[in-house]
Amino acid sequence: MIDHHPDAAPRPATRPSTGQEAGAAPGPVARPSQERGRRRRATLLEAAVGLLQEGGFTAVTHRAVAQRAGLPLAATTYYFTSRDELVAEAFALLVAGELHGMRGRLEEATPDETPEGLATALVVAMGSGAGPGDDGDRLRRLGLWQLYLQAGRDPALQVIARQWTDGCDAVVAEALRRAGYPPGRHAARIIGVLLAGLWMEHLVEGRPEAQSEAHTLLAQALRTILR
Amino acid sequence: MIDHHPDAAPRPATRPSTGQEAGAAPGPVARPSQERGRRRRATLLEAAVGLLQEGGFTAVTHRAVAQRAGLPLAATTYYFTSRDELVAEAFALLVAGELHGMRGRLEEATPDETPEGLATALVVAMGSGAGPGDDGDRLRRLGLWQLYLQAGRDPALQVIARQWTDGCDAVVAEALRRAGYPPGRHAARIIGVLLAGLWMEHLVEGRPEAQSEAHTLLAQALRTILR
DNA sequence: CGGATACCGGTACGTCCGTACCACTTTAAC
DNA sequence: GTTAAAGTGGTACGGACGTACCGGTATCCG
Repeated sequence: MIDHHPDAAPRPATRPSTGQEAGAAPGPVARPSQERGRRRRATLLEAAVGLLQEGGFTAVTHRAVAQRAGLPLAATTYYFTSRDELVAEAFALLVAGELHGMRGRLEEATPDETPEGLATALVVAMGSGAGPGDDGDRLRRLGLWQLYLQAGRDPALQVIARQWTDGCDAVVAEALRRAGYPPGRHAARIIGVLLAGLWMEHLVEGRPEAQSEAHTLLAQALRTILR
Repeated sequence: MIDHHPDAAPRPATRPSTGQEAGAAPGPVARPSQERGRRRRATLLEAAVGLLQEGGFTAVTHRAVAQRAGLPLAATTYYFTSRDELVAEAFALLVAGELHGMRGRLEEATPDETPEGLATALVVAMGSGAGPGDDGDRLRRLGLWQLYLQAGRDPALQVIARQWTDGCDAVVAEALRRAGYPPGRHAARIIGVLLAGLWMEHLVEGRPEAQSEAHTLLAQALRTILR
């Protein structure tokens, strides 16, 4: 949050005030009553998610969102009280979508019980399913993690960040259970942190051997941690 | 990098050009020849590091750096060709300092050979030594990780990000060696990723039990992974 | 079918940004 | 000491930002 308009905008009274007194401003609308309004709001949110992925946190500006959604600038201030609210909702949407994708990829991976098989499934769930050469996808996923870190400075985002971590852990625990591993108290957590760390490192550093290294390390951890 | 001035600024020729032709502009100076210039440059860099820690990546602006350093705005453009260069150098400095601090804390921790002892030493090395209630310190360390993620979008920062990862792994490997653990091929890497992941999660989510959980998980991993 | 209300969108303000400019002062070389 | 180079700093420009304003239009309820 770059604070233009630091605090308590002075309301410079640009116009001579042609009237309009004694009415509370209608203000932005979080839940539009009409169908079209709801669709417009969703379109804006979708555009914000896309910008978040492509350009990161700072790319989500009112103007960019409006342009991407094919809507006028004022629509963004009509449906969202502030940029922060827009970003927070986009973050929540992104987290939900990513968790859903992970869960889906893990369920269709049908892992066997060997550490190698489960490690493969986890690496696949981590990736998007796109080929290893897809650099655009690597960049797109950075947005999620950038916002995750931003959550460290913004309590409104922090609650979503915790949902992200908890969701990832749950997905990993479920995968371990389905693969027939005993429900160890710490095992799922260790594997989850390991998976997230390796994933993020891959997204940031882009080393070509990252995927295979992740597979090796996960398999090793599964082999030893789970007796 | 919010791209104001997207590319190839049109040079609007604001003044009627009073002369000044046929001379390559003196331009910014990366390595000042005079002592005072060197100190001023270092002061600016120091200010940039501080801003990076306190406000994150977007807080490092020419004006903020200059003000914090007690220098005029033009000093920042004199010693650094662009904001990106300023940020990159500050990132490198931050990484070097953090690695140095980690190494120092680990060396004086004199870990015993038990997994619990080493886990304690690692958690201490991760933290700054400040008490658990020091929230300002938590925020300050976020800057490093935010920049680390930004490196995923900027090749100039990416090389520094790799140095950060490699440095952390080396520190962990050294700690394992000093504690008498056998130099396993993957062990240090697993512990390093685990440590970094838990650390980052703690910084972002701020859960009160994060430190003790990190200790538990690290000890468990050390106990099982290393036979 | 008429009025209230939700929605729309063009436009504007003030702020902050990166960076350039250029007259001025200090330093160092001869 | 003179002079070229290095350093200094006040100021300016163009652009992008968040957000407010407000006349106009569509939709819904009665």
